[in-house]
Amino acid sequence: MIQSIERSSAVLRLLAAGPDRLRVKEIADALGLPKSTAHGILRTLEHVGFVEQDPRTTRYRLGRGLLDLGDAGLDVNELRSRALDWADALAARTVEAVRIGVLQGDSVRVIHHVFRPDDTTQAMDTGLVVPAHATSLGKILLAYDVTALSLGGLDPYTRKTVTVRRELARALAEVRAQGWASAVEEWESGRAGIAAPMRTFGGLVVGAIGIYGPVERICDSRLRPRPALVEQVRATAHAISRDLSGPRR
Amino acid sequence: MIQSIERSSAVLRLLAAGPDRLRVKEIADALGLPKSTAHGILRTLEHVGFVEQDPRTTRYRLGRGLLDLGDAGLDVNELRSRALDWADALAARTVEAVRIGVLQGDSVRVIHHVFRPDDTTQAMDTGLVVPAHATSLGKILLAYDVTALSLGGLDPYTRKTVTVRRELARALAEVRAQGWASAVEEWESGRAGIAAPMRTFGGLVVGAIGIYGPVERICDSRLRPRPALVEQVRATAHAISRDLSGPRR
DNA sequence: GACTCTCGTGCGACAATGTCGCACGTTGTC
DNA sequence: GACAACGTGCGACATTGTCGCACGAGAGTC
Repeated sequence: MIQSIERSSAVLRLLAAGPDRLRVKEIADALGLPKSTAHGILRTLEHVGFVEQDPRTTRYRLGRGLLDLGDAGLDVNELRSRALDWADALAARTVEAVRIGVLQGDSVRVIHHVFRPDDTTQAMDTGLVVPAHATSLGKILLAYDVTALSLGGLDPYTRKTVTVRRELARALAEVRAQGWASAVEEWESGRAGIAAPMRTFGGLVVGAIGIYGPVERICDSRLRPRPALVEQVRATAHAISRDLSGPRR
Repeated sequence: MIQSIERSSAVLRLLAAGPDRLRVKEIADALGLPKSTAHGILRTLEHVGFVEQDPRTTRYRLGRGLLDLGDAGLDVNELRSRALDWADALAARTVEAVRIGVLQGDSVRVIHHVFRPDDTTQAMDTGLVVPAHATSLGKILLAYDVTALSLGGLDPYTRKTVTVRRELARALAEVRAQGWASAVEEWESGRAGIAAPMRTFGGLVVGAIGIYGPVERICDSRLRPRPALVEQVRATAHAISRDLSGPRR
């Protein structure tokens, strides 16, 4: 049994039982814990949105996160604004177009899009909905989402599109193993993408970020994603994840 | 930030987001955790009632404990049945009457009572409601309950009853520090009690158990609770706490 | 119906992590 | 205005949680 989780549940029960907000000292005394330990638990619980601290009275009460456990506490807009600067930087470094997507039903909704720096003739992709099983963004989101793979028919878009469910499952397992995904000419011929997951507290995946462009620039001569680009995408995703797991508000 | 708590929140969110029950593997993969780690977290969460595992499908879903955070997941009857055997043993070893109480409003409700082994002329105390500030059971419950000390007037019952709120607060702090409480002729003259807290997961106090009897047997010549008896009560309370934190159902 | 594969579970060793004690700065109280 | 009590942060230690591996069982498949 994990001690800190047991203690957390006790704290939550205490807050639920108590009529009004509680002080750190009260909680610590009630549970027989040092102030410091109780404080650490409370900080974490606040961090994940299960409790909230009234900044004026410094007292703690139950947080909204308990009520709406559904989302990770951050909506699409917040995710977008958080990832915005990072996406720009990624586009600048890789000189490729950057997309950020979240899962919406069985498909991927592109919630942010950065043009490739030196290319002016591009369409605005924000708001676009793309298939999940044929894009790198989608593979990431499917790989880490448990509701996934309940999707309907795997429509083919090119000759390289994965349409066999078993094959897709194996691909997703590989994505999980290596921590990033690619899709080479599986959605549009001549185009390829590399993507990585953006995570919140505890590793929960809330979105995907990736680059997208002509095969000849994304991949090497053997049509394998260039390691340098993969590393850029991964590093950016990691940075955003750290940001998302960081201070709220 | 405490890692395991963050992960727990991610697990809970995952379960809340997913439409149906989830497998260990799915959760582990979604969060990028080893199966074993995810399993440990799930075991603990099940332990505290935040998730439940369908014994047939072995899948996990959100538990009732999240909904009714109010009580510790165990009602008075369960607490009673859990502590029953221990109470008998305590009575046998100390040769004193044993009482188990829970907080009910500002008072203590005695939910279980064991007669003193060699005494036949005793009244049945189960169901009795006694004042909190003048009994050892009550002091324990007040010391560890955060809603406490909001109680009304501190009625005096004997000359030794603590009626000054400040004095009571200091007494409760001492109770917390030493982990047990006593009340010597504060409720009924000639009678004294020694009590200790019964705890669940994380240290949450759910009740008090103690012995009660004539001063001359409970205390030494200086009216101090006999250390041997204190140790017996504490040991029993600890044993019950271990039991309560053990396997559910 | 037997096989194979995948999953849930348990154990042990390691090291990372959470815990604890102490001290600071501030707030609320007498 | 002075005191006390609280919330907060830091660091060292040791406990605790994590990870890898292996067993056994169940379901799906041929």
